[in-house]
Amino acid sequence: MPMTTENDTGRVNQKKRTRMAIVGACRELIRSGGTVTMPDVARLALVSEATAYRYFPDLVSLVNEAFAGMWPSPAQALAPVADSGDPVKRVAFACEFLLRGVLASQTAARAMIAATITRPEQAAIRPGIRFGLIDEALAPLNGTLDPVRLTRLKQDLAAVVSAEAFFTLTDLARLTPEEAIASLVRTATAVTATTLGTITASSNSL
Amino acid sequence: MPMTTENDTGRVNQKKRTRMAIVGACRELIRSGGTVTMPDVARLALVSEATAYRYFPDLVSLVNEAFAGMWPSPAQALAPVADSGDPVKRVAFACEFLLRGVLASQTAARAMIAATITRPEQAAIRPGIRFGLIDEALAPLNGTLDPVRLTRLKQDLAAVVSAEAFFTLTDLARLTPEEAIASLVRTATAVTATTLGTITASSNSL
DNA sequence: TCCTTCGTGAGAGTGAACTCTCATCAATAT
DNA sequence: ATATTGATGAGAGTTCACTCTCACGAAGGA
Repeated sequence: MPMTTENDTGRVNQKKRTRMAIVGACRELIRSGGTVTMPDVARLALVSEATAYRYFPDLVSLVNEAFAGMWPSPAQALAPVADSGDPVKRVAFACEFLLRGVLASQTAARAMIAATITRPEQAAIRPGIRFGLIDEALAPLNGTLDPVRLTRLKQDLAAVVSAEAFFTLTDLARLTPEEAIASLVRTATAVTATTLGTITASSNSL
Repeated sequence: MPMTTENDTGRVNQKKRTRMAIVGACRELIRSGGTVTMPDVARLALVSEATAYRYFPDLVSLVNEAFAGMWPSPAQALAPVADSGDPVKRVAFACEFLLRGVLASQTAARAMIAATITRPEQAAIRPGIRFGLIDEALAPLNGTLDPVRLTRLKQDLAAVVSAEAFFTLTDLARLTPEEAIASLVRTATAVTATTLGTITASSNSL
């Protein structure tokens, strides 16, 4: 057997350099906003396509890892609402934060969703950005809210604080990115508030 | 120029037969639950792949048309709640109805989403099943609710009463199909109730 | 009946995602 | 210093979504 990425033996530094070159090239392509294909990444990383596939089983894993390193930690991301204990407000902020990030790397995000949707098995590998943000946003509820309910709320929010939902709104419902963000923030707010039993008469706020 | 599908001239019946054969084969594959590829559809329809592409510009258009004919009209679908004037109840029903349909044709639905998500331009062509159901479910609000708000509610629901959201929950949040349906029905309910100003203390019901 | 029209099939070609094999050549252990 | 190990590259092969060209052959009009 040729090589194993997890293996610490052998040419460790060389492997690290190669891996970084590949991920770096991928990030560059993501940032450029263009299409991210394995041949392109390999070319840009000055590596053969075969080698790229030796480090990452498929494009999804690569884009996934590349994406992961481009996001701040949930805590950093939610710093602006760090002093707020209001879950509703925090969730709204987290939702908007995620969606703006998705908007910035649309093409790559789309490619990743497209690839994982036909391979549900691998989808689990996708970045925990969404879940990290949701967890962080709902942190004030730990110990306060019934754990079962908290888990349920997190699951419910996973479908709303989501790139997929964003694209659904822009592509199918033909909303502008801003409208789509507003819509999902509204929904995330409604879901959270409803679960918490907050009386939200209407959604005029947005 | 060889042929134009819209053209009524020439071998009309032949064209109809060919088209029906293609769509029929596609439906058969969709029902079978297997992968739907153009080569497969063509083979099953006893037609060359080239011909299939003469009738449909791409796989998405084909699957789209095949899907469309497999669903009942929104009115028929919502017949069980036809006598209910409660939008919340109707929306919940519509949501569950759509998701069960998606669940039944998972593979094809996934293929379609994957294909359209990388081609936002063509996504608009996708079946109005979702929007038809939402419209029908909210019909009781026509004239009652402020039109602007009604439109906004419909948009908000588009991201929830959605195959994309369903797959997000099953694939990423690792929910079972039943849990995913329950989650989205809950969310759709919360969104509708919040917009209507209904006081929903909590979501114990599900 | 001949002849034009045009739906259709066959097949080549492109690009992307992978998979596999084989040869190369540098790093490392001895 | 040499032998071995192992990362890498080159390249062929497969499948699928398309695209394009060319030739066949049956339908329909004259």
